[in-house]
Amino acid sequence: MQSLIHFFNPFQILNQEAQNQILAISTLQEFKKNTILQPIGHTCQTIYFIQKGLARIFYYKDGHDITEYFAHENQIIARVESLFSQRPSQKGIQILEDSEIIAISAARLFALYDDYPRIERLFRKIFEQGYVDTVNRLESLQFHSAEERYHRLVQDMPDLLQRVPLKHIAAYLGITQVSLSRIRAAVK
Amino acid sequence: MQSLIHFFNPFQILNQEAQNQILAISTLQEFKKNTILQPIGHTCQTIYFIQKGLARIFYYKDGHDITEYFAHENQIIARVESLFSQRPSQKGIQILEDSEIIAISAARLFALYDDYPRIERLFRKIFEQGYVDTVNRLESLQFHSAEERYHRLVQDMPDLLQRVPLKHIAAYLGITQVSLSRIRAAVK
DNA sequence: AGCATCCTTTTACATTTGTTAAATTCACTT
DNA sequence: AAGTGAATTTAACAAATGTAAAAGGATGCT
Repeated sequence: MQSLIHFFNPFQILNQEAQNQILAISTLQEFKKNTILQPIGHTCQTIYFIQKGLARIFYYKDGHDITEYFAHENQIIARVESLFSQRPSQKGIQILEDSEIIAISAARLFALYDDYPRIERLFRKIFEQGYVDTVNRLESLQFHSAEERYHRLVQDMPDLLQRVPLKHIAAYLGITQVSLSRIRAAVK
Repeated sequence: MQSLIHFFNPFQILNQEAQNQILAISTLQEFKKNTILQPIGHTCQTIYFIQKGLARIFYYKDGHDITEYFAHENQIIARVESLFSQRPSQKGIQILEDSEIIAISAARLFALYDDYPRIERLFRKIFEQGYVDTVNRLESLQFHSAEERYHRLVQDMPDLLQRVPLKHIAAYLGITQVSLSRIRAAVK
């Protein structure tokens, strides 16, 4: 699970003991495509790190399947609104490709915070980065056109287009599949 | 500046010494309506707590003035994408009413984190809450109609309508002023 | 009070996006 | 290879939102 430590390093260097403590509450698991990693309605008790593969956070709005977030290799995925409040989430996590995932127990992680301030700091910084990414995404949805958002996504995550059904991409961009098709047709 | 301590309590109780340390790096200031508290292009070095009054985070997109965020009494306001990265922000903060504001030095606060883990924890929790609020707002922009977003805003911050020009409300909702006018006319 | 400025609404028209349904393409299984 | 179902595109029309300009209202200043 060295990939996880590599992911940590730019945020916060941990000594060996702190590293071991985190590894002790983490397990590497494999999941098949389309597995529901966390169902809608459950409270988030696990933070996931994607070593290999792809996953998404999704929910239902008026019967439509909405993708709120994609995460790929070397990214964290968690439903923060449930993780931080420990209340049930209206969102779920689905695996989109056969994946290798490191699962970190949230309860045991939070318990480590008292004895290992560096671990608390590490995750503070990780989630600060997530916060910043979300603010930037908010700005994108607030004042970029659907076409701008699409082109920006192509730049930021070019491989996503090959790996994910377009219906999920459309929902992520906040538009319909038909609208996305039109945007793609206009470019050719 | 007791209002600040009251704001902290639900997140994390601090002992007297930690409270004093924060108060020592905080100053209460008054600002007139329309003051630019932090200009566009500057790096965030201060976290603001609004004791009384109203402020917004704004930026310019294609010459249009966009409001990204409103904050009123007993709320924190800061451009987190600059605060956490210490890079210049393309956003500014403007005072919208004559206000009393407690300014907390970010550099001195971060310096306190090493000696006072409870202070680090306090602000970790404060910003986790901000993160959650932003995720919820993202969801709102991604899949609620402009009309739904307007009605939700009226519910969540009813006094905002009386206190802020509608042009700022419209920009905050991600629509034009004309479009907001239409939505308001339809309800009557 | 009068003037100037800003804010808000309204109108007319253009553009974008949504909706529904059908047609086409693609992937997978047998 | 054929068949099934999912994914994607296309078409036609409806609805929502944007743009630009004009008209009213409100507010503040002198």
